[in-house]
Amino acid sequence: MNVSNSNPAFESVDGHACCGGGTSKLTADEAEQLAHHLAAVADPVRIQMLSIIASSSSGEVCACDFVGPIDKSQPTISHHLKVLSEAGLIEGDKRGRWIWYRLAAGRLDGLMSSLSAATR
Amino acid sequence: MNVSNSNPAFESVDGHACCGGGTSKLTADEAEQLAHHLAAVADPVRIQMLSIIASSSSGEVCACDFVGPIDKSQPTISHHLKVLSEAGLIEGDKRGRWIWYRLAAGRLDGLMSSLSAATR
DNA sequence: AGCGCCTATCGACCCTCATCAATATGAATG
DNA sequence: CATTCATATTGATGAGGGTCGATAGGCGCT
Repeated sequence: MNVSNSNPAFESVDGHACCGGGTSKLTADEAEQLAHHLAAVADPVRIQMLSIIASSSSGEVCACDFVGPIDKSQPTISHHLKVLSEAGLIEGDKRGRWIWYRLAAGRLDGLMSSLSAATR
Repeated sequence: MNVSNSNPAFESVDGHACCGGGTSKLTADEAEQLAHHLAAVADPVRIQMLSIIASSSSGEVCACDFVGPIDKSQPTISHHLKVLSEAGLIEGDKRGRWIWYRLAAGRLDGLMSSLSAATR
């Protein structure tokens, strides 16, 4: 057990050893924004979607290509594509009858950078 | 609109231009795991918690230090600390009456690495 | 022993969200 | 123009999770 190394800098005059200054580098609004974007990724179906797009040789994937590997109904697939799209993580091109999706360049990395900056 | 540049490599014999091979680098279970860990971070309160711990000079923060900056009740704070703890993102030391929390080294970076590996 | 403080657990409520069946939209094809 | 196919939207349902008040457990202090 590591009960040693208590920091004497936290000792206050009345002997109260904590509850001094808990300060975040994020406002509540910024935390909300970050959480909202992260929530777009924090779903097993949507992670699989990102992975499928990323592992495509052309970098693009037709919407119908998700229906096979992912065991969900077509409306559900469509719903998750919309969530990812509105979060700015993917972009879709309508070409004829089909819609081709690709990863939005740097969006995922930018999200991770924001998280990294907030916890450093 | 960019309706040009359609990839002829996707053209199949019967004229069907897609729905060929959507393959993920992740199994459904792996995606579930990743999503579960990401969900632990995808909450405004928990992001603020991580930020507060990270911005502490000693790297440790007493549990009661969250109650002030975060406008939530004590049971709610306790609940979120448990979620972060069970996700392995933070670790707590009970010292006397207080519990000191610190970031679990490399856990957040490891999570982002996993996400990065899945989408590359 | 008794009291006060910090933290965790319990129970309940409410709201968000993932899911699907049914239907609509929109584009190509005959 | 009717049909067929790909995708989106709608509406309903059920599960999960964030929130809080009340309460319990632990630890130090007198």
